[in-house]
Amino acid sequence: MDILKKLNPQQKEAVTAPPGQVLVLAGPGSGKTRVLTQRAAYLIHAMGVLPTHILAVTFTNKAAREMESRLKKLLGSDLEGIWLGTFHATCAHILRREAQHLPFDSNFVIMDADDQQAIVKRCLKELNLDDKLYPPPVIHSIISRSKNNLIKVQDFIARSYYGEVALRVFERYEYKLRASNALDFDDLLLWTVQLLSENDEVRQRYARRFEHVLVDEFQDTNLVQYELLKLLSCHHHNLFVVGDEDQSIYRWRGADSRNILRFEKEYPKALKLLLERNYRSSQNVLDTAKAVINHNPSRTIKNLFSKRRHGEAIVLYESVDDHAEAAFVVDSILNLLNNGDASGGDIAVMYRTNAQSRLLEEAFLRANLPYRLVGAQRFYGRREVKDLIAFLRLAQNSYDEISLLRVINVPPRGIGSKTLVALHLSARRHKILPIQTLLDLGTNRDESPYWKDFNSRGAAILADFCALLTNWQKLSQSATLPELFNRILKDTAYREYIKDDSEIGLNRWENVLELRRLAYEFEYLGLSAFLENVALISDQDTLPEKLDSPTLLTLHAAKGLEFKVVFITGLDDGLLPHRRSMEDPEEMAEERRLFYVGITRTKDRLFLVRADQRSNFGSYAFSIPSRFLADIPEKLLVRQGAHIYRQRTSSGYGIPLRWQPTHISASAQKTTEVTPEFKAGMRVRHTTLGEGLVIESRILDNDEIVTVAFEEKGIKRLAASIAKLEIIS
DNA sequence: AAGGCCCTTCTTTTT
DNA sequence: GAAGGGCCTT
Repeated sequence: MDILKKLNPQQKEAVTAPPGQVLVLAGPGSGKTRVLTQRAAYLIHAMGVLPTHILAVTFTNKAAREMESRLKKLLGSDLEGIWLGTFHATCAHILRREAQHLPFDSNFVIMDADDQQAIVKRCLKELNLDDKLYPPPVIHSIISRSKNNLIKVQDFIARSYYGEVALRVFERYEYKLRASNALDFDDLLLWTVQLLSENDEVRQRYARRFEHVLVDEFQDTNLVQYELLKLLSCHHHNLFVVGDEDQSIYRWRGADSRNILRFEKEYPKALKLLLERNYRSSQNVLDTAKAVINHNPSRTIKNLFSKRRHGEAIVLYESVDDHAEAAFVVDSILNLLNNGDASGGDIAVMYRTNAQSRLLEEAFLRANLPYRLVGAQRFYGRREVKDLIAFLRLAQNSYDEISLLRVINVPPRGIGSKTLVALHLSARRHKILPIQTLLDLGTNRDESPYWKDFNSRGAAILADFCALLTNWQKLSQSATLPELFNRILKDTAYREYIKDDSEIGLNRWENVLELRRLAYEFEYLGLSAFLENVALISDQDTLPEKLDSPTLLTLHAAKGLEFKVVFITGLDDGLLPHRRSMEDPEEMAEERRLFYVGITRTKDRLFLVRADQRSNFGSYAFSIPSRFLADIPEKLLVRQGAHIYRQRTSSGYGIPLRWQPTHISASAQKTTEVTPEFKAGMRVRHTTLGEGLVIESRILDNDEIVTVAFEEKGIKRLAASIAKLEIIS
């Protein structure tokens, strides 16, 4: 096999490892995906393993797609039949096939994060619990954590009063899922594990089938996933996992990088291999990364090395505020592009929180520079998209209570809180589900025993809505997905509902059309495949492909990617590390790994950027440099921006002493000297930009910065001392 | 019943 | 500084 020739000795050893358990600890840029795909290719081509006997699991759809396309290149159609997908998709697949062994129907719906939250909220309400005292996200995380740790509701032990409350919600939550014929993300894994451990026949069938199980990003597995892998590989014992504990950044979601230790302990004969040669980064980048990560205790020390040159120094830019930070990023990118040092697609701008993208986007727009934004647009979170998905879900599964509640009055059809309360009361009185009441009203109209529980207007409207629903259900059996989709749009007059003349309405309608386009793509796969796809696809997966523009993304979303030029912004204490990680050393270590992941995405040039003040809450607040910056050896850095004169102290971890108090008072004094001349709402004239409306004005560094919406030229930010603005009114 | 307005409230990361 | 909730008016 000539493909093996391109591998280094460590990689080759991994790819051609003998059967059994194999643990590959792969540093960033060491060819992890390559090893995984070559391993699959090697098994198929050299070892004669049938593709149908291989299972490859990843965490993200992106990773699965990447692996699939690489394998296609290597194997072409010899790939047919391989099981390749995310943990969640693989489990959903198994559960649908084995639904006859389970307490739900094979056309179950999958509740996404929003739905899960909505269910918790609904449970709290029905239990008369105050959601201020018991915030839905907190309660949900208790439920989710429990499931991730293989603790089902009947095994949940409340250790406090709060736990008691959580348990009551948990019970109701589970009841609702069952009644709705629905599973949440965690259920997909948990039910699969339960099925495989309790049903010998099913377990044997899958375990025999999967001669080889390959796993990506093993450090991100949680206990349920670990158990799942164990069960699926329990016959052939060929479990090949690849991971890097230094890149474990999903602890908050239940990931437990100790699974690596667990693996070594449970399979003492497992082959353990290290991939330490980095093919991606310059030596300077690598040294920076190592300096940062070496502060984390209890990790397998890897000796990453590169045969590349030192390359350019790391730029550390400290700006006066977050606007200047964004401006620096955009200016630098323009320079890189103009000098031909990089093309747009080579560049990434990373940040800790999605909220940070806003200022960056504005700066890109002002510079007329196209960009692509990963995540955050939340296409599937849009109201109109969720509405239509809810209609479709109801067409497939009328027991989906959450979807029913969502759209029962969309577009407004006169079903308000009164009618809804009546519906729930009626259902409760007759000990049936609200949807059953509704269905009966729809079928029997005023013959229905429940009819008299409503005022006649309410009952008639409910029955009419139900008639629509039943119609769609019939259509979902007989018609194609696009036909059903169009019918729903027509029946609900959805277009008229959202499409006013505003830009927002137009935008909403475009989203609907986008979803419809997707429905056409699924014409032959059908409604349930469509719904599963939209539930399990993340917003991170919906990025515009192959546009040669800089990418804006969170550090989390950056994992697995690489770029020639990387900007990591917001390197301030409180942001990175995030303030919510300050208490817990484990969380602090994870913040550090996050920074490490960002650094190691870089091939050539790394820019670390921060700002002295940023708008945290709508108001401005001073910020101090990230404590992680103090760990980078000075010789690797070139300092730029406002504070090149600052003295570094050799103060250790966690004590940010580099702040110059004189600087605060100086700028604070200065700002009081200038009084704003412009106010929001004023009309102003500029010699070249024309007339416009003042949106905002504020004092910054002894000058007044005015934001003006010009009629011709759009929104600009101008310094009053330079721009010579004339006030018209 | 519905829509508008003002109030608060919090902001991490996502399959 | 946005989004959701509550209260008001129509």
